[in-house]
Amino acid sequence: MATADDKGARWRRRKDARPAEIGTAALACFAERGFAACSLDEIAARAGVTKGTLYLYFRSKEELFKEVVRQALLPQIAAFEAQVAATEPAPRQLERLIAAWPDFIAAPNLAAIPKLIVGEAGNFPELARFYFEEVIGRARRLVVGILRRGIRRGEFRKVDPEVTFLSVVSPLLIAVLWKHIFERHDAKPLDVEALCRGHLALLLRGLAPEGKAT
Amino acid sequence: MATADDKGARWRRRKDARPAEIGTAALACFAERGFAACSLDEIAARAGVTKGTLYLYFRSKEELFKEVVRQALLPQIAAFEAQVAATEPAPRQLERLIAAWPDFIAAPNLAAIPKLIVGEAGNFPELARFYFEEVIGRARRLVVGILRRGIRRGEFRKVDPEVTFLSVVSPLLIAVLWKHIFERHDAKPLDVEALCRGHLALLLRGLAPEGKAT
Amino acid sequence: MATADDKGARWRRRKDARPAEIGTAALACFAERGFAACSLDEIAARAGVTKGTLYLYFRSKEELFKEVVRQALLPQIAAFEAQVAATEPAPRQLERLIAAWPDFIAAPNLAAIPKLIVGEAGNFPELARFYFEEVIGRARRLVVGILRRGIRRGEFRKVDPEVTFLSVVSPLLIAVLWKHIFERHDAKPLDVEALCRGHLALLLRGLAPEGKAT
Amino acid sequence: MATADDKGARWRRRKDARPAEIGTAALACFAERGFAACSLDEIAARAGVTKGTLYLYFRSKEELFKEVVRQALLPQIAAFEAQVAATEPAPRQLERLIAAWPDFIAAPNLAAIPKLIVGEAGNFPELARFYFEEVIGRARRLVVGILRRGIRRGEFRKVDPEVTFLSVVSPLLIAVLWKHIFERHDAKPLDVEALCRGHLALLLRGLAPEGKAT
DNA sequence: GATGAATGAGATTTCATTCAT
DNA sequence: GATGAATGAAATCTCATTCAT
Repeated sequence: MATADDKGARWRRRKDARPAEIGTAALACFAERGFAACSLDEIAARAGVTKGTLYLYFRSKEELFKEVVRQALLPQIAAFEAQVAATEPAPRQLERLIAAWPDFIAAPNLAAIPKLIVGEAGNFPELARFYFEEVIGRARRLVVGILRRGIRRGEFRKVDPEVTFLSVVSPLLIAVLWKHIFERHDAKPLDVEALCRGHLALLLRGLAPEGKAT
Repeated sequence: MATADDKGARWRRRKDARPAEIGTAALACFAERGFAACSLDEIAARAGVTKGTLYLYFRSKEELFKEVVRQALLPQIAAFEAQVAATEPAPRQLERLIAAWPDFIAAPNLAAIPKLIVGEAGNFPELARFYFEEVIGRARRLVVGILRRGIRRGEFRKVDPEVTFLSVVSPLLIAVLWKHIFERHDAKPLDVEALCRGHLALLLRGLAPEGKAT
Repeated sequence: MATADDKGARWRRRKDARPAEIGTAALACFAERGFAACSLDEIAARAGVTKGTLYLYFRSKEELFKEVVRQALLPQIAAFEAQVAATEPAPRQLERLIAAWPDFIAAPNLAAIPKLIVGEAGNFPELARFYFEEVIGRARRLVVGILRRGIRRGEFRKVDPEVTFLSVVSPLLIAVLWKHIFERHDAKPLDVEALCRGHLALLLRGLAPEGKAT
Repeated sequence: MATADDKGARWRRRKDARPAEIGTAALACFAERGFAACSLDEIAARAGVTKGTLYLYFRSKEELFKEVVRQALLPQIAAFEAQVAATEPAPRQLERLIAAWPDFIAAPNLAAIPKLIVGEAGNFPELARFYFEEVIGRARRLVVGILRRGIRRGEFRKVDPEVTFLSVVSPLLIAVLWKHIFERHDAKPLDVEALCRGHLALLLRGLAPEGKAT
């Protein structure tokens, strides 16, 4: 009886926090070692529960993985979209976008997600699709919109917005991957602020209309 | 009959061809599903041998993985460096570099390697180190060299070459990843040629010295 | 129906009994066929569990082997030492020691351990060391002590106790090995009681001081 | 052609020596690590041939094992029997027997065979039977014969010869095992000569007829 | 006579998943 | 709600054995 009561008390205290705790632990685990190399034992231990408990909240390891990635990314997407106000000049909008990047990179587990997606896309086509539509697609619409507006208003010269999109976001993505994969092997850490400033300067000059140097 | 034939076929000697056959099969497998998710049974079946045979040529799955990645990349690095002649103007050199990219992307298994590296770097730090030093490092020296020369000669404006390096290569890398991960989910295939042209144009404008529009 | 029943049976909780069940099964298996020739499948089947379950209780086959041997021997050593009371005459002590042997030989799995040790000592030097120190060493101290005391008191003639130790215990050990290895090939079973009596008589006469026939 | 000739020459030179070379290598291997732990690759390498060659001379690993053990022991048995001349007094015969032991123990691979037999008897009942009949049986007949003769002639007191046999040979066998298994763990090496002398003295006193101290 | 590439069965070990408690 | 003992399929790796050359 006493035992049962003890257990009951502990359960009640943690009941609502459990999914979040598990999610956090799982994201950290997945981020460090990838989907396959990370065992449920490990996640459970890190979350302070037992393996069986995971199945109270997630149907399978795959579901856990997808849920965790989704829930980590969804707020980011919104924040990313909110960053841009339609009335500003297009160059200013690009600047805002790129200026927000260092904060994203600094978020400990978030920045590991692109690495995860790249690594597991082959085995989780649905996750790749989700990421493509919910993250990349929305980012692309945003950037393409900015570029179109800029071109229409004469702030940018005429470029193919769909293609230019990749030029805009690539260094940002590569910076995330670099931080997580190669930085430890390099002589000095990547200066994300400098990279963003340099990238922005390059972009704005590159996009500037004919005869109008920045 | 069939059995007898099979037994006979079992003994066809392939000593010289085997390592390459296995390597090709393994690279394809690894590229599709990653290191962990790809079983030796699968690789062996694809190479037309049995599991045990793999161990005649490679000491372990890890060794196989490393060997395969290394041998696929080393020739590429040399080709990449040979692409650039020191006497040409720097903008022309950048152009050569970027123009060579579509061929690299078209090579079926090569283009999967960056994805592999990203996905498995966490579990194979040594492979990440190898890739960083032998591939990225050499690429960086090459590009940084071009940028420095261009700046010295007044062909480029003054930028930080180390930081600009990432701006130069990021879209190329992202293009590779895109091809292998997201293209299938997109409405239309990525036009690598257009991307390269657009990226080059952007770069050259962005790097052009003050008051010198391209 | 049968299937459903099986599934039900699968879940009988045996937490406390398991290690002992597995240990018993493993010792029997190892005793019969040696460490290498005895597969985990076999041990698991004999213990009524599946292979995976073994790893809930033992980290590896080697650990299982060592644990099982240790736990089978440690109580025996104590019993062996308790057999001898220091105040008795030395010949009487030898008699006690040898008289206790038939019981040890009759213990089904215990008596197989010396065979195991001999067979696997080459591949498990640490086990050999453990056996040497914890079993043989203690036995030697005991017997040497008895011999020294007997010599000091004039109950035995002057012999080298370290060398005589082997004369005392050898027939006992050989009897164990014989029982497990050769008895089945012999015309009649080994009469351990007679052996012990004969050995004791021989010993006591052989050790008797000059001019004092027994 | 040149290649064929080279090969031919080498074959001819070694043709007759092969089985012995393989046997020696195999015995050494088996003696060191036991039957199961010793791979054919290892034996082949040690014999300077390839694995396939082993099968030209032995039908299987088991056959190789049995052959090697048999051929190592057969000459020993004869030598052992030749040691004893029927006309000598029984105590003198025992002395001869025991005095021959140190040489046997010093023979590098021979002395490992009892350990092998003990270790593998469970998996090779036939080998155990062979050893029992061809080695132990003959040894027993010999020793029992000596004891009977000694008793009949009044040189020994009345003992059960079958039982006493074990008392006679046990320390010798234990000495062999000790040398190979435990000596390395002991503070000082086993003095086989002293052991044999002590054992003989003990035996002769123990067997001496009533009232006749040695 | 000798080789050694190839096999394939079998070994140990891991781990996602289940379910009685 | 939570546990954790148990499962069993699958993974990597080894190795005795075969046989075309």
